[in-house]
Amino acid sequence: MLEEIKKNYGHLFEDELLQEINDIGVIKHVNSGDELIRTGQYLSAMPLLIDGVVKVMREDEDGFELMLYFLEKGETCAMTLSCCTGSSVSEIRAVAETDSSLLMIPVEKMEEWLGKYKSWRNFIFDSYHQRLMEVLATIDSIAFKKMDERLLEYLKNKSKYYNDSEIKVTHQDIAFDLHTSRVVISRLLKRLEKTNRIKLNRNSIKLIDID
Amino acid sequence: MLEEIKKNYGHLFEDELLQEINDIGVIKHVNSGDELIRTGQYLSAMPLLIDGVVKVMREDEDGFELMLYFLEKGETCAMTLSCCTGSSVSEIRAVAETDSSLLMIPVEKMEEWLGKYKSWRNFIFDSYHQRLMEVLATIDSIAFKKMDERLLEYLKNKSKYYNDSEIKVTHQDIAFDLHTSRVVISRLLKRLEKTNRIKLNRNSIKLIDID
DNA sequence: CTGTAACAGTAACAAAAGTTACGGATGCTA
DNA sequence: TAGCATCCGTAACTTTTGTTACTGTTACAG
Repeated sequence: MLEEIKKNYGHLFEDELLQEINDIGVIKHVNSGDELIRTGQYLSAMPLLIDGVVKVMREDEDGFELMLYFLEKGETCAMTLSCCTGSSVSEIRAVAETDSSLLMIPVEKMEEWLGKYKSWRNFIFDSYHQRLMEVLATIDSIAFKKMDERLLEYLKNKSKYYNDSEIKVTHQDIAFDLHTSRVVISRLLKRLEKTNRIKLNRNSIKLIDID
Repeated sequence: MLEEIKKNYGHLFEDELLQEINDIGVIKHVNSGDELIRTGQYLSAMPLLIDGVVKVMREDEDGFELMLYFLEKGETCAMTLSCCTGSSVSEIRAVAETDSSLLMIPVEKMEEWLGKYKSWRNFIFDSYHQRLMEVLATIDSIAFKKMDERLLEYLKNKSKYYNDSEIKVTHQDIAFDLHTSRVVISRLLKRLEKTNRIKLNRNSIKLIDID
């Protein structure tokens, strides 16, 4: 039994299922920046995140992007799942935000386990629930909030996932994730610095007084 | 066996499940405008839509709204489901768009059937998938499109669900659904009329040349 | 028939966000 | 160390969206 499986999923699944996961899952290591899922791609396996952070994005026809949410260890991507079961193509793009380890589970097994293990069913439904909530939070952001609030939220979120008040990111990166322009982000960041909420440095932003 | 159940769900479920639905489900008739689900409400039953159209919305703290999607007969609300299973409160608001009939299924049964019937499981997963796709479409709208495009999309969608190129709606109604102001909608509608895409009348909009 | 409320058109202005352009700072490498 | 690419700050401007205010029209109730 792989130690990582037990550590991240041991409290969720019964031993028999853990054993199946261990026997069938294939570990995949990826580097920061690697593309895990392309928009439009057919998927034959769903990834369980063992370690690292994965960024999930929505793309429009022109290749413009909007970040939806991050995934952490112990989580899986409901989108993938949704596409797997429907045997349709992926509606999202996923990129490794940090070096990460994934456990790949073939679709057939994933479906088989839905009938066989209640704990698996609960896990999958929980995942759906969580992702739906994240997507709704994204909607709240873009529908009800202005760019300055969205930016603050983004910084807080990033800081949380990296567990560091110093965020290593360029203004252009943020602009891509929030689907706006670099100039707008620079402008708003400067305003935040002037009110002493953050400290700006080349390639990094230090959160000072965020809530 | 209720005729409506067989008509809308007969092709999806095996006879045994249909019988259970018939025995356990409670029919509920609601009028246009009735609130079916409040944001923050605890839910103990999930609704299967038998007839009519239901509008699903997202609310922010200040009571501002954004329309997410419509539900039709044969569909159910994944959000409700998500909240039921997680035993958390509703994150959305649902209002009857037209007079509608619902079949209410208690949560316990819904969960029991997940293990018992593959067709039910598939139905629930399909629902999730569909709602997720709708929510993503909403994100596309507000993230990548300008208000004039969103408005057109809204009109097309409404026309589709009512199966009528004449839409009975006030500018203020549209403004609420798209979370903007009446003046903005009036302005854009006027522009659409000037380019002969639509014809405006008091309380109604006739689609002329959409796509 | 009249008063009232809801609805729609429009102007004028304000705020937010997007765009273009340029210049300086930084750091890498040839 | 000279050249080059990336990053960031900022100004000036445009476009889009939001806001306020006022008007005329329509429908309906009394």
